[in-house]
Amino acid sequence: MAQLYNHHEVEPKWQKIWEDEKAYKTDNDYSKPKYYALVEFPYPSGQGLHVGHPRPYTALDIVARKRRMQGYNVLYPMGWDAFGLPTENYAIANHIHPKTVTENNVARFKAQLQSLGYSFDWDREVNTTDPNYYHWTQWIFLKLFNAGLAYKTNMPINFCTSCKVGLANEEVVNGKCERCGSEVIRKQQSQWMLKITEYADKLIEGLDSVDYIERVKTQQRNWIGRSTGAEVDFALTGKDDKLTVYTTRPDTLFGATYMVMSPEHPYIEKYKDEISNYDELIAYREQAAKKSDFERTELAKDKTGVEIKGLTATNPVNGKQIPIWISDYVLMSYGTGAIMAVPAHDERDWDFAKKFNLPIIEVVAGSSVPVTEQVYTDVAEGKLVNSEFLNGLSVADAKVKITEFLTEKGIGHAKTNYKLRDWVFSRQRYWGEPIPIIHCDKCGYVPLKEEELPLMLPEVDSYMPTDTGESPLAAMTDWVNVKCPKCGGPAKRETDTMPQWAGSSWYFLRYTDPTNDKELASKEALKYWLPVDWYNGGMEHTTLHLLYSRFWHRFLYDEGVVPCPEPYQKRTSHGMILGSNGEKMSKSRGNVVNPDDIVREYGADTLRTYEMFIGAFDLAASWSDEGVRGCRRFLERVWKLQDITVDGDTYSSDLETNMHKTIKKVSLDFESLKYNTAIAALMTLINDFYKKGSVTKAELKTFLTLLNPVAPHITEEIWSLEGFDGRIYNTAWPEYDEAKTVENEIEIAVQISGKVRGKIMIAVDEDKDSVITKAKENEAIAPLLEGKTIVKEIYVPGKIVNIVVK
RNA sequence: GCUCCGGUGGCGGAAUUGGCAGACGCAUGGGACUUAAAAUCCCACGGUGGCGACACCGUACCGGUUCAAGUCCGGUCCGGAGCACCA
Repeated sequence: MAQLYNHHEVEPKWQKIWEDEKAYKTDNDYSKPKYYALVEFPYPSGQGLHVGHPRPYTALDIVARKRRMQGYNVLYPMGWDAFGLPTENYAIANHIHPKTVTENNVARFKAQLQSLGYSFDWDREVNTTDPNYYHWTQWIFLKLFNAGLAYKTNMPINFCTSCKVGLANEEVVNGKCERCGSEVIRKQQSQWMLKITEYADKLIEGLDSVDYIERVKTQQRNWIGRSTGAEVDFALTGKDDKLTVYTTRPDTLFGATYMVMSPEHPYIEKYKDEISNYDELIAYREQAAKKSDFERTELAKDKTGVEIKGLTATNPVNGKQIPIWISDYVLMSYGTGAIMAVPAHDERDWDFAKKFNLPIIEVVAGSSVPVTEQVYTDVAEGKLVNSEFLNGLSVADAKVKITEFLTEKGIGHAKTNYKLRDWVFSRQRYWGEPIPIIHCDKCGYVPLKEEELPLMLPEVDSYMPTDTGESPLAAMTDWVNVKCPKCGGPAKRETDTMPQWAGSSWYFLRYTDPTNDKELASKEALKYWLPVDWYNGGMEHTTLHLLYSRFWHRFLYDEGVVPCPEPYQKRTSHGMILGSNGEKMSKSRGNVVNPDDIVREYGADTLRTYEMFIGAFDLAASWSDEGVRGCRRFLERVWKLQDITVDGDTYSSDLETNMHKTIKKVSLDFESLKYNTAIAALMTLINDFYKKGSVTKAELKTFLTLLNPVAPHITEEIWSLEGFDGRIYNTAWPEYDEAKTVENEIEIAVQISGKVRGKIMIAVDEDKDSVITKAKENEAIAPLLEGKTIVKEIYVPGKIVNIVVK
């Protein structure tokens, strides 16, 4: 009898051996085929590792381990995305340097990850807060700046009137400051921006060449939001000026019955003197300023707005004079900050027109309900009406014709627009990468020289932003006041820091050559390792992080720094792990599970197995303590296979098909995010071993090898106790014979008119006539066919027989 | 609100291109072992009716396509993720 399975001994023992043997150290042998598996590096929060972290890490650990067994040179690295707001806030509250906070958190995270037995190459660990790392983050920023892709502009930020601090959106709760409850306003602040919009088309087109799960591609495309339409000029009545609008429906131009400008539109100031209700407009603008864009565009039911008295516009195609309104659902940041409203054929315009009693004119016919009662937005069926030379055309044809007309007359032109906005790149915070720019009154923004990098984050007395909302670095006058590198005159350093997204936009490059102090990584290393073969991360990073890092990568490709245009060949996403009550885990809900407790009580292998078995990898799953115990029970059954192991270097004949089938299923499932069914197949196989009462050494070897990527410690221990050669971690992945994965004889169902009425045994390759005859002769079927007329006989090979009767 | 995703037993979930709904695990009930319990092993386990072979119903809801629908199409309801300064 084997001893009891004791994970307290087995797991630390093998973790030590793997470390001593450098089992997972990535080879620098560039002649071998490579495989780069990547998981999103964590933010080392003060709470320690969450049970959500091991889900993706285990999944790609499985892939990495399997690839090593298949002979690949595997890069599976880990690091820390350590700049960020929570650390800074903790530092402020507890008067500890954020660097110290980070060090402590990283140490804890690392110990926790190591206790889970991941095959990370810890020699390649990176940390975004390490000056040797952010040296290159700053270097990339300088490249962007020199390429004209970084610029400064005024952007609104959330500002707490009481704390005098710029706030992250997350710190604004119902329009109030999360810390003090005071009112939050939108304050204009000069900000560094990155021109990601210049890369919009490249970022859309790049998606065609990569293998991302479809919904990630869809989300990226929709986020970029490319739309084609037209810009149209409306003359301001009696003025020399024009109001330009962007519309995706130029075909409906004859139906424009009013216009709406964003409350921030510059014309309000420009024509201040002619607007009789200026004060009212300003009051409305102040109200709107309190809302985020998100709040402004939500709640379609509750439209607000004010008519501008004293200013009207002229519709360029029919000369009609129409009123101009302001409303917060029109954003200055999208299009031209003004729209033409066609209430008959646009939902928001319709709601607005109904509320303020504005005319609704039908220009696309096809609705069964009058447009005064229901908006009609169909573009496939409708035909143009009330539109002079457009009448009778389809929407698509009308779009082309009106755009030509506008272009000819010089009052408009085709225009592509994007929902994507430029990336706000400054933070008025301490704990981030300093922006390597100097402001000189004479020379403007002057970049630091490359040799001066890294620009170190200086020590400060307080991490609090200043009263004016500037970064705490602004108070460091010694650091701030410098000589202009160009003219030698007095100048000031930029005191804003970069957002956390900066460091995480290129970390996967650094892993290929993490200690290089001459370049962000050597050309050879990048050429060999890139692109990342498989990148897994949370669905919550699908739009921002993924898009930002693709943008930087594409830029670096254009600059000749990296060898390929797209950074990630394959992208998958995992679902969240929820508490046992199906809600998000949080302290306040009291449903938090600490992975340390699970490792202590059941072992790392149990935790790994459970998290892979918990459900469909891409969907959210609820934690279950009973489920964990079930997985522990499975591993104990694996352990006890030692008691029924018999000699034999081949698969026994009655299990042969089963073995080949399972190798195939597990091999394929590990590649396609179906870890739960792979484990289910292994459970089924072990049940067969026990049913039979014995397992040959050959069968055991295969079984252990298939399970090893999921549960590396216990399989390594049994491997060694059974005296098998070498280590399981560098044994070869089992092969299967396709011909041996199918039974010769199979059972199929026989239906009569679509209902299962019996089963028959057939040979896999039996022909249709023979199968149908067998079905009709079946004792359960034959009586049911008596006196009936057979209308149709269907045989789907290897699947089903259906006899349709009357 | 906008974009995307999901809804299957008591529970987590399974079901290549439409082809036997409920694999595997959990919970529960019964049995074996035990002085007893735990652990382990065996059996049952969607609902309704029937002693029973069996019959009917059943994949959120309504309708459609098909010999055949969890899967495809149209509509409705409910839940989740993201929404640009959380990471």
